[in-house]
Amino acid sequence: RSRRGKLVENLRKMKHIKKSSSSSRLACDDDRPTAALREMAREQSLVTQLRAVVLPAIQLAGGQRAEVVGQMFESILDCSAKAIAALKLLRLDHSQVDDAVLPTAMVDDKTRVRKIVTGDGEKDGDDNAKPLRRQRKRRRLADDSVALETPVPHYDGHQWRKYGQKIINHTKHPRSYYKCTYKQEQDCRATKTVQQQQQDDGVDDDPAMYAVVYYGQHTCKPGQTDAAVVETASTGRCGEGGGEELARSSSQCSNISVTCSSVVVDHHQTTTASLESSCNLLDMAGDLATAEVNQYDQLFDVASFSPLGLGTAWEMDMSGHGLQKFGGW
DNA sequence: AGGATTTGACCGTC
DNA sequence: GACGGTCAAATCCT
Repeated sequence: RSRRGKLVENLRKMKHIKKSSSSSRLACDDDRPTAALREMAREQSLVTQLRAVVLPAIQLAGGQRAEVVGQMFESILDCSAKAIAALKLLRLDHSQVDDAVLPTAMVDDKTRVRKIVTGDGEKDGDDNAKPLRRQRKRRRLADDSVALETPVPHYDGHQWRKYGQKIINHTKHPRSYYKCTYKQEQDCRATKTVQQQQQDDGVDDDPAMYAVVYYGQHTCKPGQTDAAVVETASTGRCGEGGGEELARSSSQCSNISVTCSSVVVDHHQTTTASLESSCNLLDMAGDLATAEVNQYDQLFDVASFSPLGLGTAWEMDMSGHGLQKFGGW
């Protein structure tokens, strides 16, 4: 049937992610530091995706384990970041780097002075001047940023708040700017940018990949952010780009996030219980992930999308019975 | 109503 | 002057 075909097609896309992410350009690349950087970026992407799978599950299990595991992931990523910084020093020709994968690294100026000008402050003697705003300094080149490529830019174990979006020259997709949700409460300086990668082969069916660049270290407590991630995921907020637009543009479609056995569905409140039963099965199948639910008359299609590229298609009726798996990759 | 996102303006760097 | 990172008012969403 056509709806099944559509769902299976989505799953194929996820399979493609897995394939493409495992391809290596190392063998045919003469610039070894650059090739090594690409591999390191890929490693960072995989670790980040693994964290997105593991942390929510451990968080629900309770105890101190989640915090320990979270710190271990942080340490692994920190090691990678340092290795990348060292490799960048080895690289002679900076222009050969694929900016889409390893964008120019920048960091906040350490000497940055946030000059907050109040109404009583400096006004340069011009009473008619527009209200003065904080001075902002552009980031300078530095090596403590971490760049990676991922199909799931939002499942990284931290909670972010978007504060801007910008069209970047010669790129198809805008760049989004995020800061840590706990910037105000805990003065966490971590920020990140997310930009959808350009599809260079002209194939629209390829899954969207995103270049994510992290700046600065989180100074907020990991346990608090991890808990927030689980909470965020369970509210059904979906990711950037296509998924988000899909959820807003179609009342027939709900985007849900699965964190172990908990799930909230935006548009089908009455069927939440039955969908929970399906999600339990998804967990048993090892597909802890985001899921997409489509309603067709008296049936639901549920497609789970694992951050690691695993996909499973399910079908169930309105009562939650007759759950059947009919596809997967 | 309150929090999150959008978007035009601002501003530092190149 | 172009570019891009950030701010903050307006708007959207729940």
